[in-house]
Amino acid sequence: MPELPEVETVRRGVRQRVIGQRIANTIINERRLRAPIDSRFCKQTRGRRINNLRRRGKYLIFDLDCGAFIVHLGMSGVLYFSSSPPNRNLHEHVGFKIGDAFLVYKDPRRFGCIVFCKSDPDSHPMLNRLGPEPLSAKFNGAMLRANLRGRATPIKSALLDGKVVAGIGNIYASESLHLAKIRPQTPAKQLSAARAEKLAAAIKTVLQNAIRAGGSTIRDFTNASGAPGYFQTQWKVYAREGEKCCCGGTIQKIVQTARATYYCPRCQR
DNA sequence: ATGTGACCCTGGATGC
DNA sequence: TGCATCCAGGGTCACA
Repeated sequence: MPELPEVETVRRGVRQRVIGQRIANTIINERRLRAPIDSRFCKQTRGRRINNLRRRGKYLIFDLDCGAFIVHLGMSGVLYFSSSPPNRNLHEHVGFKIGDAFLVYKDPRRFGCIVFCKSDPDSHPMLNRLGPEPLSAKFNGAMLRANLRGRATPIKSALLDGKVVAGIGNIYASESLHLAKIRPQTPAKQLSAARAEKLAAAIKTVLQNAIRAGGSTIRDFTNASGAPGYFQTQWKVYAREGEKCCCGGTIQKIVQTARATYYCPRCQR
């Protein structure tokens, strides 16, 4: 499941094959996602032209010539092209017929969602409270620190809150804190201006490197062409409990708000 | 308002 | 081999 780099990898792979194309048909095998797909969704998307494919945090936004729809990949979602219609036995819940191929939405755990918006998807409740895009120019230490103000929760937990910064998930939260040499238990509001600046820069670096590697492939994440990502080979701490950190320390695993956190107690202070 | 845990669901890994 | 248990990239909700 995809965090920002995986969603961006999907977007880049799908984008050139959908922009300017029409959805000849929309096939739904399974409506029961995080929220059920609306019964009008086929009709709302059939025959529509895709004008743009954008990303906001972990959400993909398909702008149509009439309306738009938002796709979230949840924990296990993927979007890829297939020559065959979606197969319900493979958890391929939705297929968009585009040209001779099908853009298929597959999500075994069904934690994702697909929502049609008549107008302005950015004002949809799923998107309108999201914090800044971490790769945007305006995201910096000052903005991060402002969004952490008054929050006693550990910095790691705060980074998973999309209102603080959009698109950071469990892997990249641990990796960013490691690069910034910040201990994940640090109360968010205690981050100094200098450390907030360091963390904002680390977040950008980690996400950009992950996108460059095509994201991280844990189980079955692939890009739109079916190729895996390779960033998991660059993880410094995530899923490396007991291994040596590059500083010589030993990587530890702790649990914070029911999610695993990996860090090095020697270089992260 | 903020923080925490439960929950939604399936499949893969692990251990007995 | 078979079964039970645990764990997983996310987001929302109820409750303290």
